[in-house]
Amino acid sequence: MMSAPIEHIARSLRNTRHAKGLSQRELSVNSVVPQGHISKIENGAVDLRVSSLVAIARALDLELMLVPRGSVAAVRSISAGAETAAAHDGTTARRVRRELARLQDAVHHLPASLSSETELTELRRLLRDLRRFRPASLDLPTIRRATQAVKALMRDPRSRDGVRRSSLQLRRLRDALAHGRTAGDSALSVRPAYTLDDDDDG
Amino acid sequence: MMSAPIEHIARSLRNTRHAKGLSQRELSVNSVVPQGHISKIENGAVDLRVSSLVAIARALDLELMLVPRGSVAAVRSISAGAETAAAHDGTTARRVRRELARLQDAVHHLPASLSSETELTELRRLLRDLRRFRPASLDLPTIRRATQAVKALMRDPRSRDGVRRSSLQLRRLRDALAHGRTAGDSALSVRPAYTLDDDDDG
DNA sequence: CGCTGAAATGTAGAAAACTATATCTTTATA
DNA sequence: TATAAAGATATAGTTTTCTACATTTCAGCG
Repeated sequence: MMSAPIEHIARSLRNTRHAKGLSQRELSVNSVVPQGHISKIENGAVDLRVSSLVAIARALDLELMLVPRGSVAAVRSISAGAETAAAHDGTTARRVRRELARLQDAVHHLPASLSSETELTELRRLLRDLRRFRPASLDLPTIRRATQAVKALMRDPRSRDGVRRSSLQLRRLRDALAHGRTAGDSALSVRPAYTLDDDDDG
Repeated sequence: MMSAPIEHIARSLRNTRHAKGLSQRELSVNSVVPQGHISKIENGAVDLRVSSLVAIARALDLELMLVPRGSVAAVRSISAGAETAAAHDGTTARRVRRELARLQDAVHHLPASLSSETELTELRRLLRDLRRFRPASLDLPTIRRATQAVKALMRDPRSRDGVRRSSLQLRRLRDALAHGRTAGDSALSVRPAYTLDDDDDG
């Protein structure tokens, strides 16, 4: 049985990873931490070292901070708002919108021979679904990868697995959003990695 | 040679400990981490485990948080402001003032036989020094402990080491403040435990 | 059902943290 | 100079992470 703080951290990491639509393997290559170990970490099965935590957090665009206890509430609200702020910040939204357009374009301009592929119908459906969400809440890199994958398919009709992988990511992104989580939503990661539910000396 | 993130964390811990006027041994008993190990940690000589970090942070009134990279700037400023706000918040200042008065009172009401003790002259001098700082910037628990120590001395003239210990803490507090650090000043701990494009000192 | 990818689990070994304990150095104060 | 406190270091032994790799379990989909 592992300590509460660590389990909380574990949850944060997993939630953030899901929100970004990454698999443990993908995260593994980005963070240079073996998949098996990530699994154990996310399950709170290990008391990981700080270097591991930092490596994974880094790959998830998170930073480890030590915050005075008196400020955690303020910090939490700020962070929660910050991502919404970033969302409101036009540039992110605009970029996402543009990338979405690019992706749709790429899909649309595929030769008929390819466009009947099941991968593409799936992708089209996802694209339509994703448009229902606020652009700023979508993860730009994920969409970019999808565009790249489709373009790659245009150049080489045999590179379908790239498209399939991207579709998977997009699907996860959609599902995460459908479950009420915002893409940047680190609400769970932003809340204190652990909470002291106990004593306070005088 | 240890990684930059860890060294940054190490610095944060040490700075906060100093700001609180604690020795490694005192922190050791509060955090249940051996003094020798704390020394290594603060020197960035070990890649400590999360449980150790949490234990020490806890003893220093810090919380470990995972913050989305986009929010760190905002979080940092908020935290920095939050503690200043806490300082401005009258209640803390008032409590400190009251506790200082209590301490002075206790010292003043000691029987002449005791009041000539060298420990007490030292304490009186410290008390005078500390009054030069803004009350809100003083660490309440440290002052409380001093008061307790003096009262204990009143009851049992033989308990002088308590007073001596408290004097030491007060002296450290004073020195820290004289060096421009605020007691609540976790500015150093508030800044990201590490920065990816690592910077210089703190 | 069979296939595929994601995640959980297992094994063995190397490396390192962590503990207890003790010593040593430095610094400051009497 | 001597004493005391703080911090840095050292040794030895225990425990654990962490890695590489393989295997297994589970879920979704054709």
